Amino acid sequence: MPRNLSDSDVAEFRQRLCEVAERRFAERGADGVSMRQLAQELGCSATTPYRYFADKDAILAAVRAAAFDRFAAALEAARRVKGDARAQSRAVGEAYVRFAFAEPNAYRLMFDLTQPGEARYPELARATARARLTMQAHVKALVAEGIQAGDPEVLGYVYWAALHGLVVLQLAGKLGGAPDFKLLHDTMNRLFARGAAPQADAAVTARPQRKAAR
Amino acid sequence: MPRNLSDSDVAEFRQRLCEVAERRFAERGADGVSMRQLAQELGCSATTPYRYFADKDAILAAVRAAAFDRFAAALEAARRVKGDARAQSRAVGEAYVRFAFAEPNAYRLMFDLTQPGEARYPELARATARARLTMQAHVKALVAEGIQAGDPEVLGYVYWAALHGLVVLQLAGKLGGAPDFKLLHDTMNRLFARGAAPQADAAVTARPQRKAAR
DNA sequence: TTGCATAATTTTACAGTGTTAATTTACACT
DNA sequence: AGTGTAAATTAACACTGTAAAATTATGCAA
Repeated sequence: MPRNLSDSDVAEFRQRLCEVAERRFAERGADGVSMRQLAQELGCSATTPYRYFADKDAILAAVRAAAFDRFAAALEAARRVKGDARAQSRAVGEAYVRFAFAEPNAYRLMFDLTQPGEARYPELARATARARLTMQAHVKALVAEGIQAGDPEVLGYVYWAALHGLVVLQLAGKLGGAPDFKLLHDTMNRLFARGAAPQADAAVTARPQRKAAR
Repeated sequence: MPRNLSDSDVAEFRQRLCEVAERRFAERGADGVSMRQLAQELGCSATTPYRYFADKDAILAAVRAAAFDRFAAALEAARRVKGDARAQSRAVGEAYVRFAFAEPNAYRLMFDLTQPGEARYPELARATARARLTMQAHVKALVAEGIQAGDPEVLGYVYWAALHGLVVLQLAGKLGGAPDFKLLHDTMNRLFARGAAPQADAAVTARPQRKAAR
C-alpha cells in the first residue's frame, strides 16, 4: 500500500471495480448485488470501494457510462461501413439492435427508467451524449444527400425513439405474441423511409396545416 | 376479527393495500418503500400483508396490474369519441401521452424493464393484454376504412413501440436537448400517416422487394 | 355463560443491506 | 529506527424482507 495512491492506481481500481460491477449488475440488477458481494469478488473489504466511489449509486452511474461508451463505439463502428448514407443508416440501425440483443442487461441498465437522471454524474451525461450524437449523425447525412426531407434533429430523435421503443418492448417481453422482431423493425424502417421521402409537397416536419377541404 | 375472512373482506384489504402501495411505489419506487412503511400507513403490523399477498413482489404485480387497467380504461374511453377512424386514432394517441405524463410514475412502474415478466402473475398478464388490445384496435379500424394499408397487427405493434419509445425517452430525461415533445409526436404521426398511406404500389408491410431499377 | 378450537394478527427473531466511525495496517520520510 | 498518516479493515448502526413463535379475538358447542 503506497502512502499516496497514484492517479493510475485509482483509475485501475475503479476500472476493475466497474468491470465486476457491470457483469453482476447486468446479471441480477443493481439492487440484486450487494457491496459485500462485489468486495468479495474484488478480494477487498466491503468498505474499500468507498475510497474510490462516493456510494453505490456512483458505481452504478460509472457502470452505465461505460455501457453507453461501448454502445456508442459499436454505433460509430457501424457508421464507418462504406456506402451511401442509406447504407450507413441501415448499418447503424442494425448495430443498435445487435447491441441491444447481445447485451440486453447492459441495455436495460442504460435506459432503466427508475434510475435517476444523469444530472448528478457528468461522466454518464458525457457518455449518453456521445451515443446520442452518433445516433443522430447518420440522419443528418440522409437529409444532406437528399434521401430524406425534414429537420434532421427532429427526425433523428423520432427514429431513435421508435427503435428504442421496439427494443424495450421486446426486452420487456411485451411483444410476446407479436410477429417476429425483424418484421417489425423492417416495417418501421419502411414506414419512415416512405414517410420522410422528399416529395413535391411540404416537408413532413413542417407544422401541421389546416386542410383546405375534407 | 371474524373467524373466517369473507371474500369481500379479503378483497377490501387487498384493494386498500394496493391503493397505498401504488401511491408510495410511484413516488419513490418499489425498492424505496418498505413493508413497515406500508404497514404503518395501513395501521397494521408489518407482517399482516403477508396474509393477503405472497410477498412484496406480488404486491408490486397487483399494483402494476391496477395501473395497466386504469391505462387501458383511459385508452378505451378515448376510442369512444365520435368521428372516423382517423379521429379515434388521434384521440387514442393523445390519451396515451396524456396518461403517461399525468402519471409518469405509474407509467414507469408499468413498463419498468427491471421487473420480472408477467409470467408469474396472471392478473398482470390480463391487464397488460387488455391495454395492448385497445392500443391495437384503432389501427385495425384505420386499415378497415382504407385510411392505411398493411397488416393491422404489425402496424399496431410498430405504432405502439414508437410512441412508447418517445414517451420513455422523455421520462428518462434523454430528450433534454430535443425540440418539444409535441413536435416530435406530431412528426412521428405524420411520418406514419404518409408511410402507411395506401398507394398504387405494394403495401408497406409486404416483404421488401428488389427494386426494378435504381 | 363459559370454554375451546383456531383464524387473524402481532411480536420476535434472523440474515442481510448500505454506509459511517473507530481501529488497525503498512508505507514514505526524517 | 521511529513516526505521521493514507489506506484498508473491522465494528457498529439503522434498516430491509420475511419466517416462526406468541398472542389476540372470534364463532360455536356445552
